[in-house]
Amino acid sequence: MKKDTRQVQSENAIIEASIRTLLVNPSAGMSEIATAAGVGRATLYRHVESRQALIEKLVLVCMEEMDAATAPLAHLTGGAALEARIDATMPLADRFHFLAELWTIAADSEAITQIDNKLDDELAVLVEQAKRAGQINTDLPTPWVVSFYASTLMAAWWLIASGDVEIDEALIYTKQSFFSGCAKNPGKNRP
Amino acid sequence: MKKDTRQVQSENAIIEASIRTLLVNPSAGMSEIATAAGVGRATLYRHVESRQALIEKLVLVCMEEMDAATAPLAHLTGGAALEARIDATMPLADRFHFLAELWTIAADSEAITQIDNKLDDELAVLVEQAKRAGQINTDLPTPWVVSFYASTLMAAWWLIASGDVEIDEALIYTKQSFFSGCAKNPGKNRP
DNA sequence: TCGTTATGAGACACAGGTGTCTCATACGGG
DNA sequence: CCCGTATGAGACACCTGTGTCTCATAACGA
Repeated sequence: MKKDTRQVQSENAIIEASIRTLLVNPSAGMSEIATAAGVGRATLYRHVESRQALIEKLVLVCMEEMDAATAPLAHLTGGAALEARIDATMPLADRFHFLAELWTIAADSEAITQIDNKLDDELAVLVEQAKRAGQINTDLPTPWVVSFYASTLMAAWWLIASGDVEIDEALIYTKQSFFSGCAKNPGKNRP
Repeated sequence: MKKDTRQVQSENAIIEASIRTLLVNPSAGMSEIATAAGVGRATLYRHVESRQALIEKLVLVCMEEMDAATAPLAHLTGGAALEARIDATMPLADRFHFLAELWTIAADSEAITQIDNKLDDELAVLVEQAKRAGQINTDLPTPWVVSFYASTLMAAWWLIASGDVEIDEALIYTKQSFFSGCAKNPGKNRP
């Protein structure tokens, strides 16, 4: 006895439509999402417990795609790993940049904060490797560098989302600004 | 006939309590804000037309304080002006970083987008001055630099708000990361 | 084909927030 | 001191969105 086709079909439609809809309007309600998914509101609630749960699910999907994108990079370390991560995660901007605005909703979840902390920790490890390799200024505390990394990526995501810049360009600027921004040349070119 | 003391008192209390309350809980309702201001909910509505209007007002207050803080810097240009702006605006993180989350609400307002664009334009002018002065890499498009400036400042605001770092420290990291991040040494220290 | 089962449509109750209104009260200005 | 007026408390209607439930229908699997 196989799983009913209709179930998986609805489920996929819901996920994709949620992303598509919330991308345009992050405060869209369940009705709007259900409609976008071509599904009755009741069915939406059959597949997901609540709006909160839906958003948490989307965050998890995002993180899974992140993981999938960065998994092949496990053999890299330090700055090379950071650069490869930028390459790998930038294309996800199109799908998931809206989650930044919904973060406060998902942040209540235990599971999500755990994964989030894990990602931060991984990043911190890479940063410290890069410091030891002389690629990142050791004067800058690791938490700052991690924050700086995330915010620079965010800046790029926003510019891409607003259509001001293409992904390829954004990649160049992001890498240059990030790596120069925490390189070992403090004070150079300072006004 | 002077303006009634009670009016201005309520008004001030409302503004301050709004900031204080929304800082902790950006989705706080009008009841919570009124209570925090030590004021009846009806009085709150007498002073402000709606929640929307209240938030717009807070954005305006924030921008006024920004203006006040940066006004003495009008004589500076290019990189020096940018650096001074960082110094001047960083202390406002404590009061206004919550506005980042409420931005979508205020963005509907005509007046606010106008002021916002004006600020962006001013920034763009400074960036281009800095480019001509050789302080900023001309390979980086000005919109990117402006974005990068804002996001780096945001990163600092967040770290400060989360208590992980003091303002003085954040200033150092911000300036270093920003100016190195768009300095004229592309590729240096790149992994 | 036939039973099972996911679905769609819609009604429903409910919670929470918003904005309006009234009226008695207390405070400030002249 | 007295008038005017800002205020507090609370009732009120309203809206929006949420989550539940039912029932007929249509699609699926065996």
